[in-house]
Amino acid sequence: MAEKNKTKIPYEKVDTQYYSQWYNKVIEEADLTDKRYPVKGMNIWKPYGWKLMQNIDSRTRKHMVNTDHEEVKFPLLIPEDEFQKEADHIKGFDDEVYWVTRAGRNELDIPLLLRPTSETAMYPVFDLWIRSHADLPLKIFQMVNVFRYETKQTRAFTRMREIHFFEAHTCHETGEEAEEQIKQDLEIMEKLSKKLCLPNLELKRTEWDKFPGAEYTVGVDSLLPTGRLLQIAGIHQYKTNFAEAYDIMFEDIEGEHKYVHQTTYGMSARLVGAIVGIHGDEKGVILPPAIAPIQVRIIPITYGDKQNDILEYCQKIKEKLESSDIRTDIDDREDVRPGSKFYDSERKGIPLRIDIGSNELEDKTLTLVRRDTSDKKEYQFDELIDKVKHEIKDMEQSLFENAEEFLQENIVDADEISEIDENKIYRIGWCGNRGCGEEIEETTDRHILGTLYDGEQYNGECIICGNEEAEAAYLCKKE
RNA sequence: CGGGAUGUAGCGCAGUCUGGGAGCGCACCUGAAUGGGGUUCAGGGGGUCGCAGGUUCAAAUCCUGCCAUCCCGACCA
Repeated sequence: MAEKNKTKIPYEKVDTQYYSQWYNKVIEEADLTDKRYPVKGMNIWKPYGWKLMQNIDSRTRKHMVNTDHEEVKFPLLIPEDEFQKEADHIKGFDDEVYWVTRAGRNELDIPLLLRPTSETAMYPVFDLWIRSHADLPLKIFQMVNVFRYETKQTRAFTRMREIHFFEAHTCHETGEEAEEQIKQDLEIMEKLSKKLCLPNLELKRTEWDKFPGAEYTVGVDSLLPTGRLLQIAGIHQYKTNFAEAYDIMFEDIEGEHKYVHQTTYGMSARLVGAIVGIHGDEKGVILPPAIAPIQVRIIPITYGDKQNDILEYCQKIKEKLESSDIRTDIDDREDVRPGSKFYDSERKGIPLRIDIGSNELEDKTLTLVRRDTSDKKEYQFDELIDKVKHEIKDMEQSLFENAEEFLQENIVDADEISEIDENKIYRIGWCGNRGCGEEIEETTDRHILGTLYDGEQYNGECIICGNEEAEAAYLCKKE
């Protein structure tokens, strides 16, 4: 028995150091990423991990296309002068851009930067694309890598210097239309969260925490087992801030020239980090069925004289599942014992496993095992599709609900600063003034993530100044 | 970007203090037996000791610089 080399790091929910060890171990064992690339904050997507990311992207893409967005791909490099047109935006990103200043041995006339996000790449072109109200709304998105030179403490998927990024950009005739767009983005986010099993809070960020250049920002935050919030999406209302800087105007129906109203919606590989962190256990990662590269793995238990019959039976099951669009594979490696295959399937987070040995072959049954609960059930072959579909649905729901419960359990009300001492989300009263806000952040060493986008009733008073007109603000450490 | 720790075979580590032979476990390869929860035995392959300088007759070991990883801050999606 090779006890000591097994994954035995328990799923520790509080200690960040332990969490970090566990996280790094399971993402490696699940074959999602290789972090040994010799540039800080830039990792390799391994085939299995990349399939997972692409499955997430496909879902996102589908939602975007269904809501009349079109996919584009802008260049990676942005000229310095275009980057510098919106003052707040530059201030927000200036310290973290990578510069390209040389080509071969020659200095470039105009330094180029690697996009940290694509506003400044796209908006000069929007000015060319948009002439009249007939060109609006303009709704596009792209999935690209962006670069941000920030934070010494990088982490796979959640804090990278090269980020796999989704960004949707829209232009509208009116502020109302732009507001509608934000509501639509949040609806998409909700649908996506269900499938990714990532319950979250949609919080309108504070003035000092909004996206650089935005009028306001809605952050979408999920709670990690460590009790820290991880932002998994950002939805921004730009109003005409960028339009004014980039001169993006249209002629309306009366012949008047007006600035467009803009929004953006961004997500990243953080979704993967959140899934790993929130759903993983002591055996490794657990992938939500909707996006798992392999949804069902069949494990033949072949020995003795029935090997071929068993393999044939497995193949039959695989074909039947695939005809119902269920992603399936067979672990038919020889010389690897079933026990190892079980562990392998678990480490990769494959939602469902089907064990087929001589018993199942004889009785025309199958043994179905769930990754999240380890429940093992025996079914008739005829029930295959129904049962697998049912378990997939049930697992999806149960992953989401468990995470939702964890999130809700960890939101606690605090009336006094002194009550704020655990790794939880605190709901506090806040008058909305920056002075009080900053005092809250400084004394508690936490961030105000904002107030619920949908709003909520709150009867308490500001935790600092006692003003009775306070709103409920959410306070937590950020990942 | 400030503080701390670490870097030796694919992974996990010993060896570094006190300079002289590069080792252990797992994984991998070959063979046989085994086979429903990480099989066993036998044999075998694999390392620029993170990188670059320096000290020395001699450097994994001592010194300097850099790179990367992990932790605590600051910053961010």
